[in-house]
Amino acid sequence: MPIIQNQKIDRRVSRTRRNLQDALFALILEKGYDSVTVEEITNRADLGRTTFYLHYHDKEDLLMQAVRSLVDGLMERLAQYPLESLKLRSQTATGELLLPIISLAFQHVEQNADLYRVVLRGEGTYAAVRRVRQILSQAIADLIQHFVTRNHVVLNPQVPLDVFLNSLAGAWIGLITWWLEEDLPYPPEQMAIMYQRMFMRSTREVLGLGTAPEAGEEMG
Amino acid sequence: MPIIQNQKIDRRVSRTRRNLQDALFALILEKGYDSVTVEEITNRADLGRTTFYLHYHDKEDLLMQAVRSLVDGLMERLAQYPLESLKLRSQTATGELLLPIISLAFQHVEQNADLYRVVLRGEGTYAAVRRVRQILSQAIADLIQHFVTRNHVVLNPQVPLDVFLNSLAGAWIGLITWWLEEDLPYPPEQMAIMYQRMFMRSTREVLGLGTAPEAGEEMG
DNA sequence: TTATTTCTAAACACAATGTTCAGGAATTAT
DNA sequence: ATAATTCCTGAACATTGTGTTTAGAAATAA
Repeated sequence: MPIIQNQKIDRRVSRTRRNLQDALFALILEKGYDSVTVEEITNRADLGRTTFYLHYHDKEDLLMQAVRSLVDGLMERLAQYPLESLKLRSQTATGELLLPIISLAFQHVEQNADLYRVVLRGEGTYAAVRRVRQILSQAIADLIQHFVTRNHVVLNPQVPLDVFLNSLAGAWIGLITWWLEEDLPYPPEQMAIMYQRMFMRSTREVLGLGTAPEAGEEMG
Repeated sequence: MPIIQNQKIDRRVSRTRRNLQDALFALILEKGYDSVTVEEITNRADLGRTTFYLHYHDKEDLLMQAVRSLVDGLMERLAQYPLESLKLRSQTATGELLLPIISLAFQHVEQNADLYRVVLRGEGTYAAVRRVRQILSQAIADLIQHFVTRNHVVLNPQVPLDVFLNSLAGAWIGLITWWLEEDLPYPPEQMAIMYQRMFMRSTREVLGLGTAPEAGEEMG
């Protein structure tokens, strides 16, 4: 069912939901997901406990709705990158391959820092982290696919693509986890550059992009 | 207090603890940490519910004791690698730098697959994953440190070392997560080789090890 | 064997969950 | 503004899980 946001939502409803959500995040970051009770959430949000159950079935329900919108936001963010711009040729192009999309991802993290903190702590549900990793892997895979078909490059992967994508996504997650724990000491653009600096050569090598038929050059 | 395992442990005790632990892991993997109750654990372990509280204070207490011994095991495993063997010189040495220690880590994962599955799902506590990442980062840092001092090499990192270590550890975690989810499709040694193949050049580059004073060669 | 330790079931107080209901309050529609 | 609608509220309730205490049965160690 394609739910379109036609009906105006009652002010009270959106207010209530937002307050509950904020209260939950704050409490999770304060004392951990498990020990947060529904009553604490509603107290913090200045609402009756009954009201909670009017909107959500669970503590987890509330969290999952927030996570879902986060994840949707990340996907949209990554999807909005114009893949057509990847007409560049092998070497330099491969170096630049990851930068823009990674940059978008880091920006998204900065804009939703608290929620990412909660998700990456695995609070509530493992499904969330897993989903984030999947999304990033998929986005990178799409990017590579587009690049390959557009430039008629031959892929000669040194390790299974799955292995590489999951490692790369894992590296990203490890990096943003550190970044969030250190309270964002660098701007997202610089984080993206560092990520690129660390892994661009790996990417090029592991994918075997050095052996493009037309370019015909060896690496180095 | 230096607890030495002098006193023999009553058979019933070790049996009980092992059964409770196994029951918890099985149940977590079946239905997720949160929804597992103490009664379910003791039923599965064929023990009275009271017995549980004779040994552990909590569901979390039980899990944490298991995690602690896992983590200790990993540390021991990594520490037992003879760092003195790192007398090799720059290029080739850097390439081989990570392989043995990473191989040990993959073997440890294989031998404790179920527990790693539980930990990496972030079930129960985020502290565990965090701890694993820290341990790996530290182990790699130690390794690099030893290598640098022993070979009088100059380090010229292209990104902050923290950033690099956390990314590398994240990549490893992403990789073993995939590996466990896919039910260990490759042997640990091969996983280590793939890891090395993906990241050895990054490591060398990012650390700036190409510019060793004695060797004096450029990369490539 | 005897002495010790461990397991057990039953009972208990307590905390949190999730639901129902009637009426009061805020918001929207007319 | 007034009416109609929707939402919030507190109180009460059954239910489930927690963590503790007891006295006695059972396994293990000496």
